[in-house]
Amino acid sequence: MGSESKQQMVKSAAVLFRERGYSGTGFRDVIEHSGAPRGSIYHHFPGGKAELATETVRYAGSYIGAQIERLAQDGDPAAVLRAFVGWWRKLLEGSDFRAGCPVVAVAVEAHDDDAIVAATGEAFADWERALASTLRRSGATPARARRVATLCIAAIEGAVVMCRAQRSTQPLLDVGRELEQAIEAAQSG
Amino acid sequence: MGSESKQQMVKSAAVLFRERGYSGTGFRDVIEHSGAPRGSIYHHFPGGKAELATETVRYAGSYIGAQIERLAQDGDPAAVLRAFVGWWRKLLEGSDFRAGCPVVAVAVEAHDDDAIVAATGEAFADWERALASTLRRSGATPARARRVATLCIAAIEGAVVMCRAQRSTQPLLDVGRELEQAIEAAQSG
DNA sequence: GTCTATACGAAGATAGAC
DNA sequence: GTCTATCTTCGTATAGAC
Repeated sequence: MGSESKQQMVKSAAVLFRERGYSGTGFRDVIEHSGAPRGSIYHHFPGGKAELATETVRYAGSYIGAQIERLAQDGDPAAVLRAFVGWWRKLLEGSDFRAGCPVVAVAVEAHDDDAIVAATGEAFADWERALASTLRRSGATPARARRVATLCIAAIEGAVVMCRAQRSTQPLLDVGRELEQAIEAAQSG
Repeated sequence: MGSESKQQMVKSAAVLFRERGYSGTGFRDVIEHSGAPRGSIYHHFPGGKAELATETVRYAGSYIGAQIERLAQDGDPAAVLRAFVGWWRKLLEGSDFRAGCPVVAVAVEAHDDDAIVAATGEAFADWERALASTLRRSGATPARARRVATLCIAAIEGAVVMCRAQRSTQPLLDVGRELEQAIEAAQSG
């Protein structure tokens, strides 16, 4: 991997992106937050801010994907869902509803950079795959497993945005409850 | 209400926000896109960019809310859902996956302005109320109607983000299909 | 790998004329 | 209501020394 300060910059960018978004976060902020040296920005990221964003999305994407896979190892889909919802709930409450998903933050702003867009798309696809495999293992047909996995990711991401807007975890909890029903239906039907 | 050019600035801001986000859109862009005169910015929006954002969210929120209510007048919840999904699909395809939801765009970036956050929260609440009322009318219990309405809004908004990221309408279509099942279940159970 | 210095444009915002 | 001019800060990015 890269050096220490490069990795630290990526981690800081993820934290800042999820609160202020991509355009709302400058190199200045990333340097201050990470404690990395100013002069090393374009040494580590010759492609500038777009490269930092791409790497940040990849980092956050595989980090969250790893959470899902870890949860999926010792639990049925409903348990994975509950744990995943709990993870987001903790982030929302712990940040006083200031932090959301860094991948979503970048995805809604990246309209003109193909590499960034591709990275966000792959992150979502990763999470979906991980969730779909647990659904298949518990009896859902492959096609249904994929659709319900997409529903879960989409609904939770959407709920996180709504929670920040309404400064409440209610949307996330409501969505989690209804998604459990959908998971149950997919297993038997 | 307000003058002609003010209204035009708000409309342009909505179009630009949904592609580039809040921080990614400058007054410069809004002026150019709307054709409004430069000198009238702070006449119409004494509160500056934050005030423009708040009014833009309110405008987009009530515009989309009106779409839902209009659809709800002559259809059951499933028909409303299908039409709503079709509306987003058209926007995504028509913009080559560059445009998303302006309310979401602002919601993920507004971390420090209470008025903006409140406006995004009210927009989501409006949409949810409109959808929940159709669910109640078709047999769902009030509590379930509210939860399923939240699920629909959250899942569709999340799916729109995923569609942009993957440059495909598949997530939206998959989510729409599964949401129909959830609506059906809420009507009978 | 990291530094300083700096270029250059764009950002939001204000003042005062018309 | 709209104009121009201007202020200040900040943005990304580069050059060249160490």
